[in-house]
Amino acid sequence: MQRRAATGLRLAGYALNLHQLRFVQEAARRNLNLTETARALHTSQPGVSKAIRELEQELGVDLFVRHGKRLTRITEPGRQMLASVETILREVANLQRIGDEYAGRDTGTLSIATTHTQARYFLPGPVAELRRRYPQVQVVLHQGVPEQVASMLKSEVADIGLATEALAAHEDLVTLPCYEWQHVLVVPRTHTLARENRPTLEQLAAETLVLYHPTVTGRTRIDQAFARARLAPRVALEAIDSDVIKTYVRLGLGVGIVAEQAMREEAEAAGGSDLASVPLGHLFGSNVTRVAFKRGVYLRHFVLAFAELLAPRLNATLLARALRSDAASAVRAAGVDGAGGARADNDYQL
Amino acid sequence: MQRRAATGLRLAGYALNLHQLRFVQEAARRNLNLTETARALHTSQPGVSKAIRELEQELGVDLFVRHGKRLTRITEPGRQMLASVETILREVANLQRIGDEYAGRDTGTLSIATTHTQARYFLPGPVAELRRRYPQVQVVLHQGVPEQVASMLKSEVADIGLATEALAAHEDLVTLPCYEWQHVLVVPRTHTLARENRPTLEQLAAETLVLYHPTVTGRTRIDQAFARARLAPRVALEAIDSDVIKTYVRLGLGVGIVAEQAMREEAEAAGGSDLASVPLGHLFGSNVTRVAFKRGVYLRHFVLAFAELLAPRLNATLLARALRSDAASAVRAAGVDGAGGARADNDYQL
DNA sequence: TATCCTTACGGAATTCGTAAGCATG
DNA sequence: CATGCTTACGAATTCCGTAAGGATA
Repeated sequence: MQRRAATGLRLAGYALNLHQLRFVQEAARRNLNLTETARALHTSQPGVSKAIRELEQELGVDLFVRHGKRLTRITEPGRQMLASVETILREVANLQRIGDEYAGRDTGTLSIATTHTQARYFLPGPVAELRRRYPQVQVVLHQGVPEQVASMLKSEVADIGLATEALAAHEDLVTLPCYEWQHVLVVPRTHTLARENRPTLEQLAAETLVLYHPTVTGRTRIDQAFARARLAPRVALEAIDSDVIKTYVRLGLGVGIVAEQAMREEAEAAGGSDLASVPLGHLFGSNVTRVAFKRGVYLRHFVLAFAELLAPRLNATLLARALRSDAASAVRAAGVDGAGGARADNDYQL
Repeated sequence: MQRRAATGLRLAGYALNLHQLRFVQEAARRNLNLTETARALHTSQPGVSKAIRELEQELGVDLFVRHGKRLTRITEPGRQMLASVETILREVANLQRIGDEYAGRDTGTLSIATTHTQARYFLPGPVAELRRRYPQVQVVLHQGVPEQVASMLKSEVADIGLATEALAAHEDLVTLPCYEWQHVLVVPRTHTLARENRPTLEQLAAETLVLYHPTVTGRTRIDQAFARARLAPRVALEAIDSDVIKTYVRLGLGVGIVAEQAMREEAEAAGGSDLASVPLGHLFGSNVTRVAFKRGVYLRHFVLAFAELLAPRLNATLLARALRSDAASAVRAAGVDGAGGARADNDYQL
């Protein structure tokens, strides 16, 4: 910095560098623990500490409040600056993505974050088709509960997310409807309910049920429906995935309720299956599975192509329109007009 | 780069640095002339050249097309990347602004870009009031035609712009209505038209006119009105500013047409003035002067305060809402869906 | 006492300017 | 041949790791 001052350079405040910003971002994400931050970024802890202090000096304000030698919280300017930092680093990542897009035409990695049901029943077709069209693209599947899907999108671990819940609640994600489904009852083919067209909640409550675990998409709607009818069904077992539920239904533990996608295999099985399914949309309503992206990230063409495979309506033009706006200024604006007021539309209807 | 590769660092592609981006941006703005770019940024030309090449290597694609040793045009990836670069540098500037905002409370510079009429007749009040409230804030006034106002906003030379035309046509500016005005006829008090309430185009065409120069706001509307009526008035003189027009009207060169703001002094003069003015809104319609900001820039509180002085309706909450969205992704999106399609709303009605 | 941030220090790599080389119009 | 980009080179400076210091819970 000595020399620059001497030669009179220092292009309008660019003693700033991207490493400093990366450190600040990571520190914010990791509860202001610089040791952990340094480990995560494969660098030395003193380096992180120094870089942040220099950045603060450069900007003229502290980003973090320090209690002695410990960082305790983010200052108000720090909070506002973090929004800019997120934008900067996101756009830097976009530069790389655009570079990759034009450099190695059809090579790269498609990283998908999704829930079990989607991964098991919905995605196999689209993924296979993508692999056929873009043999050079490596597909990585990250499985988790909807909140994890959201957070993988936010940290740019995943390019595209697919889930039925939680996604629309995030400011910095853009979500679009993908397909609609309902729950179905799963019973052994010989069960009396197998011939029932529109079973009632009372009929179901008379059985022992095999349900999804409460963390799984749609379980809450089932609970609510029973609660509204003042029914308290017996639950034999709660499972994370549909295959487990089906297995226990086969064993006679009770009747199951799963997403309809999970029964499509049985429905299409040549010669029929040992399990029958009965739609339950009239009891539990219908669900919409949504595709989500992080707002502002550049989508390579194979990501767009994949979205279109998920739902033909999700073409490049529509996505471009949906992804247009930016959340960084919204976050800053929230401070100006009193916290809650600024809420950008992040759910696009078709 | 050797060493980083050796120690295994290179935090996920951040060999990138902000100087490279600044160089690229400036080169794009200066017709790909690196010599000029280097001069503008107070650095050496070989440095710029090298930095850009390194950036291209880093990103894996060329940003510029070279004919031998000369840069001729921007490549498609280059065009898309420039949008990201603009965003990055804008947010870096915002970091500085936020720092200034919190560091030196009420000090700083308010840079206003505007046209003559605004600077001369409308701004003196608000500027004086701002100086009274924020004595530490230095006010800089940049005068130009509307297109220059727009370009000063874009290059962040000015924080706020004020003009009656051209601003709304720019993607990356946000404009809001400030006040409405009409043209007025200026005649010596003794002139017969001084007692006319609603002069007609024919009456005006019978006189010799003293008008604004065609580059000045509103002149086109006057020409169009006469053209529609198939009248070709005689024009004695075309001037850039209202004071000149008034002067020549006093000299008896003809009758003048100016913006109503320019006659307010005369209307309020104690003991009357030697000039009379007659509203011409019924002939030339009304005009709306607009305030504009560059989309996405952080506005310091005294900028917001100044906007509110220009029009009380332009309060911080409204501005925060208007400034929320971002154009960078829109520019990129334009490529995806075929150039013209993506047009973000940049004019906000109250 | 264990965790965690800051300061100190030194070697290595990068940065950036000057000077020379060479292609275009 | 004038303009303008690139390559070459070397000295100053920044960078970044290790090691030691000091504060908190």
